[in-house]
Amino acid sequence: MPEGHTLHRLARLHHERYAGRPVRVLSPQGRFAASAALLDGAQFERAEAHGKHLFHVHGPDLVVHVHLGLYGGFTESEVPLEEPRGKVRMRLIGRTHGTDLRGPTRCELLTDDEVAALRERLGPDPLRADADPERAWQRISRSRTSIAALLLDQEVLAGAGNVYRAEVLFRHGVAPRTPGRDLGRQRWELIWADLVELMAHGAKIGRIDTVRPEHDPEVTGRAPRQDRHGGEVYVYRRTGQPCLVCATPVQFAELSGRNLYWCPTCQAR
DNA sequence: GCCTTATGTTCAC
DNA sequence: TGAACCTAAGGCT
Repeated sequence: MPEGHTLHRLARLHHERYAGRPVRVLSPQGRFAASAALLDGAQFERAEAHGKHLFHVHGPDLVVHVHLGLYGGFTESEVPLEEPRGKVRMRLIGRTHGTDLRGPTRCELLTDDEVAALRERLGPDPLRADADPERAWQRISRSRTSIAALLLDQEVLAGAGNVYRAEVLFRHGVAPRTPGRDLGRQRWELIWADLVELMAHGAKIGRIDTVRPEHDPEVTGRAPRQDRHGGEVYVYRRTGQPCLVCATPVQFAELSGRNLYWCPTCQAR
């Protein structure tokens, strides 16, 4: 679940639930207990996301930074809440709803300076209005590293994960191992614009859908399919299955420890 | 029920 | 490059 669109969706939800009112902050598991005690009962000012990082601003130098990692997650329910199930790192309780956080890679209290330093290291986020895609292009256009690896580098581009990487490269017919410096500025601008649109759509509907209407299996007559991540995709996790456009079997390889999927025919460039 | 896997990152070697 | 982090779902028996 946790690519950038998920975190932006959570930021919106948490903002709607808690912003502008006092909130209870607990750590039933204990690992966040000391920080939770400092926040408990104070105002929740706002929530925002940058890439895959989520920030709960409770006040000056009182910012909870959450990174879900591979399998962290939030669950929500209405008050009154039941006893925590499993290891709940952080529990927020507002007027109408409560939110539990389990299994995050990071859940920590940061000062404003620490947040600024962290965000300084992140590349532009397609889901943020203040993003500057030129900054990413400066890195990409000077790099011999593959565009596939660069798209996952959060210092180059913040928020894209393995699904968006595979899908956006497919949609633009780009071979994953193309060096960044060979991508071309125009193609980069198209990829960025596409990420802005795809990820905004993902944040809105809560899943990753990347297949254009004309390639929808329902329309083309191919058997309908849905990956277990819940959306409709061209190549992600479709190893060996026919490409939705040209029927070539989808290829798989491991690249820097991450799973990579592509169509060797559609992505020959 | 047990095993594998995962949309991620950091750290040790 | 590999392990660790530590959760849930899916596939298998």
